[in-house]
Amino acid sequence: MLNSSPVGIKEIAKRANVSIATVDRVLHNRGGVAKATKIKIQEILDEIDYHPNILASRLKSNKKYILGILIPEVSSDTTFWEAPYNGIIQALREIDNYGINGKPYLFNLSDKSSFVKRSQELLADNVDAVLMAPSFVPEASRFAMELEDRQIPYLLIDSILPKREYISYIGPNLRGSGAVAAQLTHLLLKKAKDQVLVINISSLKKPNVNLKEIEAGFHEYFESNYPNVHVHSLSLKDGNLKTLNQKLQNYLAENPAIRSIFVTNSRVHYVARLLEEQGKKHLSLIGFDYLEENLQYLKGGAIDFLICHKPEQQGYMGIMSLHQHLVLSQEVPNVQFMPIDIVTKENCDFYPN
Amino acid sequence: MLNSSPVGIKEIAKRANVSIATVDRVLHNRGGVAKATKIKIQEILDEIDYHPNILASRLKSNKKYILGILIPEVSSDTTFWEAPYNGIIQALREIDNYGINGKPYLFNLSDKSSFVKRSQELLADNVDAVLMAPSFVPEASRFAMELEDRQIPYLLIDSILPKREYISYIGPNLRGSGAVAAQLTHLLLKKAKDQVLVINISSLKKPNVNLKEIEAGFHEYFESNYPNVHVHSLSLKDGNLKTLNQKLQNYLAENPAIRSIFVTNSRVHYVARLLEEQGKKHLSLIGFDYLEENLQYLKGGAIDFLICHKPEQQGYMGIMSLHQHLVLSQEVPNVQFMPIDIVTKENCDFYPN
DNA sequence: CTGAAAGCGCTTACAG
DNA sequence: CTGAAAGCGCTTACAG
Repeated sequence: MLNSSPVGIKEIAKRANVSIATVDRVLHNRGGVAKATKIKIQEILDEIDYHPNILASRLKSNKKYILGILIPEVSSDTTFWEAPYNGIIQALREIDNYGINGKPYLFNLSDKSSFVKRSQELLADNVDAVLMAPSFVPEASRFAMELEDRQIPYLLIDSILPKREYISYIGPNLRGSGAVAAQLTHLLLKKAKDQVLVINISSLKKPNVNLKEIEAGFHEYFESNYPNVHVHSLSLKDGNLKTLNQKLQNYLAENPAIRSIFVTNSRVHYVARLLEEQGKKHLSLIGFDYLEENLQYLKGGAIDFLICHKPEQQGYMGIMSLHQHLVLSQEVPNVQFMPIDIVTKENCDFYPN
Repeated sequence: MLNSSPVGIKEIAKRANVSIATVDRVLHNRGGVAKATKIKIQEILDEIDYHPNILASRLKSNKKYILGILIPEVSSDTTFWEAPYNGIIQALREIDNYGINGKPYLFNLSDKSSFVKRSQELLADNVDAVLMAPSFVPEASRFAMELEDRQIPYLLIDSILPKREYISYIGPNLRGSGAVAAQLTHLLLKKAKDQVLVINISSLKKPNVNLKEIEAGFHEYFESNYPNVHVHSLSLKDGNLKTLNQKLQNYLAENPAIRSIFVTNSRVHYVARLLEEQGKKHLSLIGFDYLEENLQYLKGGAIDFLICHKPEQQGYMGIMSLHQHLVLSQEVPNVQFMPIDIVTKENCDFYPN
């Protein structure tokens, strides 16, 4: 069961009647080897299914790699990015001995210009690869093109950039997440005439592409499975909680048939708070992300389901995938979708943060 | 951000005015070092927060470890154990270069004596640690005691052994899983008078402790949250599918108020098939495990929810935890609960097998 | 109680 | 086009 190939470069050299340096040349396609010699060595390599000892390889070539980490800082706005950050730290710790170092460039999620600034700083430094959360699509696209020009490999987490050549995308399938949200929302309806409300809460002028994608998945589900259910849509500005509350309250008062609410991001706790304060226990509520603010309402019963995408694992896998690409030169899948986890009051204690 | 400590054993030796051999002695508490020398070296180690280079350490000391893997073989009965096995293989591949080899001892889940036989074989070989699925509790307990006597560290996956001194348990919290099943079952009820049926399907004479634990969690949930819901229990023998079908059919005919069915293990596809054949679409169904047989009914709509516990990850973490304990001498948590995953038609495609 | 030296399996100049 | 040799950071006999 998986014996490490017991023969090394030395034995191969002996069998091929060459020196270990020549074997090494063939192994890494460094050229400067006579055709016949190369073929002979390659035959032996294939025959014994040679795998280099990574420990020895990394130990000797103590090439250092620096990974630029371009992600949002944890803000009072949202603690979401704490989890990916922790995953990143853990991964870096595990591969510490492989000569890999992370360098963080944290930007402010409500300030586009900080993203641009941090990405400029990153470019100025000499990083070997980049892990980025492309939160601002046009800016991130421009930055990605710059990285491509400079042949610096990069990887996306949490959300995607169309038409760019990243090593890998690690994050949710947003359309699928919307569909899962819809399935759960529908499950919570009681009567045939119950209606559904989708709420977008954002501080940006126009809702982010990602939120649109989620909403599209949500509507698609209802249209193809339950076309008779009336689905409302409401956009609310983040920032002034009072205004938000007032608008929502009015909307609900005008539409008493609404029975299930779906909030398309982690701001679901705003709505949960309102429902709890107003004693609207008959309304069911679904939203995103395993945040302390949300958990409290999940446990209290105001939120029925949270949909999560393993934020910590996203960070962890991001680093590990870069390691795989850079150091181990192994294939990394171009898309690595996270599971769409359903978290409830009963299973939340076992959800890996 | 996590710089590998740039100073090694050589620099420490220089600073302490000793040889590297002496530093090594202090590092590994090998003794034979003058007190004053030891203290001085220790101070330096603490000051620079020294972490040994694992690559170099493992490369030199090419001590080999053999891990005995005592788990069920994949049978026509259930393909469940394919996933943990795959996780085990993957983990072994990743740590191959650390000198760790796995040796499988696969037993037959419907034959107690094969467990005993395999465990004897394992003891005869000289393994350094054991990963086991303690499927037969008394037999596994006896084996565990033998391992404890011989000071061979072992780890449990999938289910637990009371009162034994394993390094770690990796698997589900069964009571919690039962509660999640109950929450979902309740969600699927439509009317106040709807009733619930719990089904145990097993080939053993008396249901396994683990199944009991799940059922206890299930009942607990209803008792403390919805004491008025009538919950039936039914035990069915695996083996003859016709008899099983007949019994279930009779039971359902006699109890027409039953609306939701919960099967306490992966045999839920037996029930799904029956319901589908009989066109009993009004009955909702919940069971365990991401198996091909079950997925087909989940996608078809006969099964509403599958509860899963990351079988592949259980195997993967099992090996990695032994590696951590044996090779890296790091602490391993005594209990590592798996998440209680809720899998539906909409999110099953994103569930990591 | 302590140190000098060999060597794990590779990579990397350097010499020819 | 090829090889001899040094060395990555450790561990392990062995000698004193």
